[in-house]
Amino acid sequence: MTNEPGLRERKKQRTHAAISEAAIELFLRHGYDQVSVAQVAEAAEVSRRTLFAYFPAKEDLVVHRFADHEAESARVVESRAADVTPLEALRVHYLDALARRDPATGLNDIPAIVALYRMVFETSSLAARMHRFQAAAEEALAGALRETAGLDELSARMAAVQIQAVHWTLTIDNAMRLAAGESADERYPGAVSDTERAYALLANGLGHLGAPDSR
Amino acid sequence: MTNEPGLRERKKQRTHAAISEAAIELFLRHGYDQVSVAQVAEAAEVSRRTLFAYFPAKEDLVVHRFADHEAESARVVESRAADVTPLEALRVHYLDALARRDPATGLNDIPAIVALYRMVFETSSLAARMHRFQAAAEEALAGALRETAGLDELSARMAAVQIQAVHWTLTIDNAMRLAAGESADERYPGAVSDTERAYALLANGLGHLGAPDSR
DNA sequence: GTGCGAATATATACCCAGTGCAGAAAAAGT
DNA sequence: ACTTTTTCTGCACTGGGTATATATTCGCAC
Repeated sequence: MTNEPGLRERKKQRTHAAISEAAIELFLRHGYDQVSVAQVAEAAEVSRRTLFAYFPAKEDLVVHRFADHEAESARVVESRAADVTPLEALRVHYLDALARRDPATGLNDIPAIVALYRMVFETSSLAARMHRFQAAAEEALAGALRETAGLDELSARMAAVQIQAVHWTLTIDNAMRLAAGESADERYPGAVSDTERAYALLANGLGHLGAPDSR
Repeated sequence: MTNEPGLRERKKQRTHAAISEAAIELFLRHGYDQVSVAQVAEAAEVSRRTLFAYFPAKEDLVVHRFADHEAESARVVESRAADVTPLEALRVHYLDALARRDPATGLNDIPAIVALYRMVFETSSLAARMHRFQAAAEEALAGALRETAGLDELSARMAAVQIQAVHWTLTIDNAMRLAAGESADERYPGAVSDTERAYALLANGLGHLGAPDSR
């Protein structure tokens, strides 16, 4: 049951970690575009070819650290209590993540994390890769809405893309502010109220916005 | 007044067009990834270096054809009548574009256009590039909402990302169906009703979705 | 522990996208 | 016709990513 990993497996994990750490260290120090994969491979003491066996592309050296959150929204919707709407469950979960300073909200000011986020947003190829994660998250969330909230295909997809777009925008906004020097604690109240306002818009719609003044 | 373009200018335009056409022709015939820029340059009878003077990257050979629509939503919002909400103006405009079989809605079944859309969606680097246009469109729309609808920064951004996400999803859905063989006329009624339902969701919000059965 | 098969690592040599540079070609102005 | 300025081209180079063939290393049996 202990299921001993075996030397081969352990070595693979160590190599994976060594490459990833060498990459992040070099990227944060010199900039993503200024560091070649050859340099990363050398720092990690592996061949260039081996590096590509572990990470299919240079971008993955960075974005693999974000990969686990793909299905998070879907999980929240699926595991919500019976008397809670999907949107309400997501709102509570996001607020809780803010309170926990979950990096996935952008509201974590550990320097290494701030620098990582800044790098991702400033490097267009990395940002593009993040968008592909977004697409996966959208699909998972749409599936969860279809199956646990009884939504038809179209409504589920539309709801999912709106929710993901809003989450992403909130998260970027937090990360940008921290990158500009604000501390997580300073930003926290604003992040909460922005989240509440954004969810209110999601819940109540945009229909009333920009209506002609009724004076 | 006639402002004669001059030989130089005319030649540039012809070269630009020749490169673009050669590229599209080869890409559609053999696939985007199967054709190198060297082959495109050869077909257009220009040097590789000249090709890159006209198109900064290989992807631009394709996506420059979509570049004009970046600010369309923003324009619609800005030029709406005084008694019309932004969302209503956008809805009317999108429905009109559907009726006109505007390629920007995905609802145009001219074979070359269908094939082009299919290629863009199937080629991840092209799809990524399209997402960057989306980002530009979002920013423009957010600006228009701020300035002509009196929205605060946060509401404008949230509304813009939601609207763009919905537009994009509707458009992709149409294009995918046409790529699968449906004709534009067959798809039209469904496209209209999907658009109406999507805009209803945008206008009225997602708050009521997935609420526990009230029986 | 010896030896064998499978997995993994490496070196080498490619392809392709994109850039810098120096000089040829060609259009524009005189 | 001559000069200036812009554009085009060839060449060489960087860097990401891949194919192939060979060398290492681990796991496992005996």
